[in-house]
Amino acid sequence: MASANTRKTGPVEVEGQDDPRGRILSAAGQEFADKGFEAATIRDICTLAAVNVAAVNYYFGDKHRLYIESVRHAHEERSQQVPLPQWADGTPPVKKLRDFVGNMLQRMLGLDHPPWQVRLMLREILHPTDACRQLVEEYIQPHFTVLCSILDELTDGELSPPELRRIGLGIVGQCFLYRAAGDVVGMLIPSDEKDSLHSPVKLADHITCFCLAALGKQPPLSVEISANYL
Amino acid sequence: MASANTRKTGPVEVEGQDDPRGRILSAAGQEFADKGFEAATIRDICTLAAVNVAAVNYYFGDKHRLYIESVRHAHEERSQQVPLPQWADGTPPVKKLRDFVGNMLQRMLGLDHPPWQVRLMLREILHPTDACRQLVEEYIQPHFTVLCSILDELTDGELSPPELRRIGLGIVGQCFLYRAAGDVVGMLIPSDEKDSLHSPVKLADHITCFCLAALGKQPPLSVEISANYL
DNA sequence: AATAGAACTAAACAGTTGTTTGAAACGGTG
DNA sequence: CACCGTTTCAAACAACTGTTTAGTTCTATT
Repeated sequence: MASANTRKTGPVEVEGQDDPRGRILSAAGQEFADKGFEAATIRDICTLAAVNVAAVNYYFGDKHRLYIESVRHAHEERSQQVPLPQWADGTPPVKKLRDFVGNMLQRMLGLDHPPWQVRLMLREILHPTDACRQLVEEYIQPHFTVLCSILDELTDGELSPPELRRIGLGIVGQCFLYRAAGDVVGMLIPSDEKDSLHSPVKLADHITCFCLAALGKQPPLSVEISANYL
Repeated sequence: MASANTRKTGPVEVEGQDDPRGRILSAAGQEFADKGFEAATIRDICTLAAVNVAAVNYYFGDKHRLYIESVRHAHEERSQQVPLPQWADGTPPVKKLRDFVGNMLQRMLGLDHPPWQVRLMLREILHPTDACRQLVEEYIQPHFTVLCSILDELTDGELSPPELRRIGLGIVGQCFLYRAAGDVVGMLIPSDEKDSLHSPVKLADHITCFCLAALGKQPPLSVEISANYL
C-alpha cells in the first residue's frame, strides 16, 4: 500500500527527461491550459505523457491535486523563463517603467504564441480555484508591488499608495486585455494594424507613453490646444 | 418525426412564464455562465428549467446548438437592459466619454454582482467558440465604434483611426480587468480600498480623468514639475 | 541469490454524460 | 367522438468519466 504521493526528492533524477512525474506534470499543464479542468481527461493527459492511466493517482492522488500541482509548476517555470528585470542604482524610473511594461507584455503574450504556463495561469485568474491564492501570493502580488514602487519613484511620492495601485491596475489592465481577449481584439481591428501597432514592443511603448503623459512626465498624446486647462 | 427545432414564433405565447423553450434558454444561460460549456450538464439545466431531459434535444437539437442560442439570448437581453446613452447634439465630448465609461462599467460590473448574461458573454470572449463572431458583430463592435468616435471628437480629428483604436482598447482594457479578473484584483488591494476607490462610479471617474490627462485635456495626475519636458 | 519495496500495467469498477426511444398525454379540428 | 400532429415523459442507450484493484516487472539492499 505504499505510495509516492509525497513530493519526490529522489537522489539522482532531478527532473530528468524520463521522469514520469515530471512528464505528467507537463502534459497535465498543457491539457488543463487548453481545455480547462473539467474537459481535460486523465486519459488524454496520460496518453500525452506516455504513462499508464493509474500513474496520475499513483503520483498525485487524484485529478484535483494534480491540477493544483500543475498550476504551481506553471508559475514556477514561468518565473525563471521571464524573470523580472534588474536595474542598476540610479536607473531613471521612466526607463524602469518602460522595461517593466515590456517585460510584462513579453511574459503575458510571449514571443510567438503564449506557452501553456501562461494560458493555465490565465484560467486560474479568470475562474479561481484553490490554486489561486498561491498563484497570487507567489507570482502576481510580487510583480504588482514592483510596478507600484516604480510608479511611486516616478511621481516622487506625490501620490498615495491607493492612487498608485489604481494607476498600476490601469497599466496591467491594458496589457491584460490583449492576453485574455486577444481573439476579440483581433476582430476589432484590421489584421495588418494588429501586426504593426499592437505587437508587444509597440504596445509597450504606447502604454508607457500613455501613462507618462497622464502623469505629466511627457507631452500629451494630442498636442493641439493642450494648454486649454490652464 | 416532427420536431420543434426551428425558432418558435408562436402566435400567442411571446415568451411567457410557462414557455418551456424560454425557460430552458434562461436556465441554460445561468448554468453555462457559472460552469462553462463542458461542466454544465443537460440534466442540471433541465432540472432548473423544470422540464424533462429530452426537452433540450426536442427544442434545440443538441447541447451545442443550445449553447449558441444561449449566447445570442444573453447579449440580446443585455443590450436592452443597459442601452447605450443617447446624447443631445452639442454635448461636449468630455461628458460623452465620462458617460460612456460609466455605462460600460455598469454593463460589465452590474449594480450588484453581474448577471448571468454578462458572465456568459465573458466566457465567450475568453474562450471563443462558434458563438463569438455573432457576439462581436452585434454587440461588441458597435459599442467599440461609439467609443472611438467619441475619442475622435475629443481630439478634434488630430489622431489617426488606428491611434484612436489603440487608445480605445486601453480604456476598455482598464475596465475589462475588473470584470474578468475581479477576484485577483480583490486580492491585490485592501478590501476597504476596493469599496472606496474601485467602485464602478469612482472607477469611471478615474479612468476618464486618466485618459483626459494623457490626451492633454486635463492637468496631469501628478502635478509636481510637470513642465520638465518643456 | 533472495527478498522487500517501489514502479508500472492491464483490466475492471461504479457513476455520469449526451442522446434516443417508444409510448403516453395534450389540444384543437373534422 | 375520433382523428392527428404536437408536446411531454420515464426509461434506456452507448460512450466516457475518475478511480481502484490485483498482478507484474524492476531495482537495490542484504
